[in-house]
Amino acid sequence: MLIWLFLAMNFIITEVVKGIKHLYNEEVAESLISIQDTRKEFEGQATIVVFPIVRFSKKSPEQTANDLGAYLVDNLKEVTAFNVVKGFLNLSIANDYWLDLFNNSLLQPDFGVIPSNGRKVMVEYSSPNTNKPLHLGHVRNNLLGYSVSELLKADGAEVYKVNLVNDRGIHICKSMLAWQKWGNGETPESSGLKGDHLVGKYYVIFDKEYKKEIEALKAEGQTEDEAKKNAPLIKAAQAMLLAWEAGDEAVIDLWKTMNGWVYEGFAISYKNLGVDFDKFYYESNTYLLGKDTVEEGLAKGVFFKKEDGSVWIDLTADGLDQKLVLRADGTSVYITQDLGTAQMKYDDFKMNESIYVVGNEQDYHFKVLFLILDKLGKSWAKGLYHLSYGMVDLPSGKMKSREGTVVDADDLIAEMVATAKQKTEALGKVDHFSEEERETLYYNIGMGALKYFLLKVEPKKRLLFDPAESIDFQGNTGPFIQYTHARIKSLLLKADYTPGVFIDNQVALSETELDMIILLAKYPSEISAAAKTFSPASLANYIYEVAKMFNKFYHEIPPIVKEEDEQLKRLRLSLSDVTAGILKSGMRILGIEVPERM
RNA sequence: GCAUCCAUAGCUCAGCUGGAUAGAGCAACGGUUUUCUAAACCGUAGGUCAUAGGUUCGAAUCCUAUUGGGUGUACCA
Repeated sequence: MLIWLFLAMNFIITEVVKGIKHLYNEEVAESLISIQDTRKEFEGQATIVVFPIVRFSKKSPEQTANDLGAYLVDNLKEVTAFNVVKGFLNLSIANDYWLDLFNNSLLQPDFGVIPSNGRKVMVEYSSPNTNKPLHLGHVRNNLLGYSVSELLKADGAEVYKVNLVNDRGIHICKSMLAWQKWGNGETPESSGLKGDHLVGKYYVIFDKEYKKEIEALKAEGQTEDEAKKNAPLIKAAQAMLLAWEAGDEAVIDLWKTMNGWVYEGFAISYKNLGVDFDKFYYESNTYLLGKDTVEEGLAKGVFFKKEDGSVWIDLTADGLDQKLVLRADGTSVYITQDLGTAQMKYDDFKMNESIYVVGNEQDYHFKVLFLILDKLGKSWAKGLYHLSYGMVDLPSGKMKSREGTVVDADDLIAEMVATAKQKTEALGKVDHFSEEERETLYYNIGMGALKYFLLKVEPKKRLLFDPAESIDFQGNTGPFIQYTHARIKSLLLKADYTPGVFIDNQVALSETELDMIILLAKYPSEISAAAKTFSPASLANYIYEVAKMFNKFYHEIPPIVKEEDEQLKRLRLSLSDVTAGILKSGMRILGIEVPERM
């Protein structure tokens, strides 16, 4: 049961409170009264649940509902009739009221625009490693991060999108080492491979060769653990990491070159995904941060030092464990860096809130991180939020890079666009389009399908990616919504519609038209609700409802362009226009473009 | 073991602070085009909301326990 969040219905609640005072001489809070949509099978548009009021009225639910219904009809001109079903008071709201709402709200140019509220929010997302190309899991992260950012902007916040690139560490050294040994000077140019794929190729080679060495050592009688530690390749990689940290020129040069290739590759993937960032942070610059924070924690007595010199925090009182924050040799661990980076990001932007878009396997890490910052007395720690999302599963099971069962982001994008092209051509509607318009359309449809497919699922839930289903363009899909938009645009063009003229409030609304106005009017509150829970999914589902409602409307009325009654024609065209506007701006929040025709 | 998340139709998912007979899409079956784009619409069929208790006028929703699954519990990042 959808609750009426938008202010338009508040006047009823206010009157109900007055009614209770008048009828029963009891003061009740407005928060006690809830209004919800009336179910389809009953008369009316707004329903008040009277059960909570019964203890004030001291009468049966039916009697209370009847009393209140009569009071509302007498005292509110907008309420024309009521009926009572069990404890539910269904109110019929005047036609005029809906038309006024339509004219004064939905038809206004600023409808759906939520004014700036001064909130400053940072959204950190993507955060790739530079040793391999992006895969499906990253795609979910990127799309989620981008659309949450857009959602918060739409809800009136100022948003900073940042990307913390993990560009250093043993994993990069693995790619570098393998390239040195087996690369023969191969480059993206010489191989024709996208830079990130080239580097990823050597990461895989490293892993393969490393495994061979482990097997060889085990054959010589070493245990698995010994073999893993003693393999020459891993020792070489560790040596390379030390050389990197010592600033060894040759190693740094190679590192810069190979990271450069990866960045060129990522730039293409990001462009194709339609995501962007206001600022990049690099771990090569931040990995030494956090030691100041450790000192601060020691001074404040939040951290303690063990005999070996390692620094810890005891979180057992909070139901967690003891956690290491600095090694005995004074080097950092993951959380040390994150403490420092969090401080740096705050110093840079002074934001009120900071959202980390990171997979749910790091739930514990962020719980600890936020708790530590809070214990350190950081005033901004309250504004930290881990937007945790579930893994993407394949029908065959988990994605495993080592077994080659990953879905590569670039391949996936290419496949979606190719499928869009094939399906669109099969329909034969675009033969007269220009080459450029066609290509753009295929891209928008393919990406629309992919983005919508991933975003319509609640972030925290695991998501099953079935390639066959994801390229389905029927039903609850991106292309369905895109198609609805294109259809409306075509209609408005044919009908020679000009916006900006209001509707005469004498027009009688059909049931579907009334339902449409009610549904469309919820758009701003849907944005706010989605922003509040950081969930593009709820917005995606709302947009789908809007598209579905339009298609129903479109089918059940005679052709609008031939409508003789000018007022009725204008009403229907305006409804169509407002629908198109919501589809367009709503989809934009999801990062999806809607075509003018398709 | 402990922590945490998840469990709704054959499949993929909605169901928001508890509200009336639990909704969509896909798949299946049937229908709709001399009328504004059939990537559409209408209909049929499909459910012990994992299980058992509890709170409540009212529970898919809140609480407890159990079962099944994921993830974490690294001096990796």
